[in-house]
Amino acid sequence: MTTDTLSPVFSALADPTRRAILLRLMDGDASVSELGAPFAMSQPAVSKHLRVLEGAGLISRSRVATARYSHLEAKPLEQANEWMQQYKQFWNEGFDKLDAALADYLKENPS
Amino acid sequence: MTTDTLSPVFSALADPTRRAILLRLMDGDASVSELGAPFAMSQPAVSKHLRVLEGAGLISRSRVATARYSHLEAKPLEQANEWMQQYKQFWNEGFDKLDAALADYLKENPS
DNA sequence: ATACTATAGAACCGTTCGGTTATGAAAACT
DNA sequence: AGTTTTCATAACCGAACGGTTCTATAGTAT
Repeated sequence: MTTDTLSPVFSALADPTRRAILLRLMDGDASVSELGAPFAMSQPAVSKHLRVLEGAGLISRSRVATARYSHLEAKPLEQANEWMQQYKQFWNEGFDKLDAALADYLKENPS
Repeated sequence: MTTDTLSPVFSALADPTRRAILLRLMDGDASVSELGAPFAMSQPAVSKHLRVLEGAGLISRSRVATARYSHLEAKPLEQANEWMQQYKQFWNEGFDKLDAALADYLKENPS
């Protein structure tokens, strides 16, 4: 069993609200109410999103008085990033084709 | 309106079968039955996965005789990658902390 | 024309998702 | 001690997901 760790990460990233929360956390740790403020949704909905992010390892949480602070954890993002880097060659391919076209052009039209 | 294009991409990547299909497509275009062969699932299930990938722009499709060939399209992967690059600084942070800890250690234990 | 091959589409099913409202718990304030 | 603030949990709901089976379609081959 390979205990798929990437799926929950991509799944968490699939929601725009959660992506926005992660971006917000780049500016520093924040409480549930702070994180939820920009969104037109109930507090439990925000809590649910945070639980998903925590489940994917994308955030860790700690208590400060009554508040629960979320902290960005970037390792899963790094793993997901590494997975995608496999395709780097493919999104350079476009440029390669352009280069080839340019080479052909120069061959027929010597400068 | 921002017409969220990242969500369908991450959503498509959240399934291990679909990620495997994308990896397979790095070796070249392939028919539905070829793509489905490694998996213990019905043909319509594979077709569904391909539709999801196509909907996210991750593959394009063409007909050759009765077969339908899938072709890897890396631009959405690149976009998703770009989104994640925002966090690059964060997954270097760990090393920074390690470096700091090492510096502290060396200060107290001069070599 | 007939039959076969490769794939898509429709209908269905149980589970998960993203949201809601209502309620409970823990720490802080007075 | 009682109230307020901050958050979590539970129960519910409709929609989407990942799979199935059964059927239809479009080319190929005979």
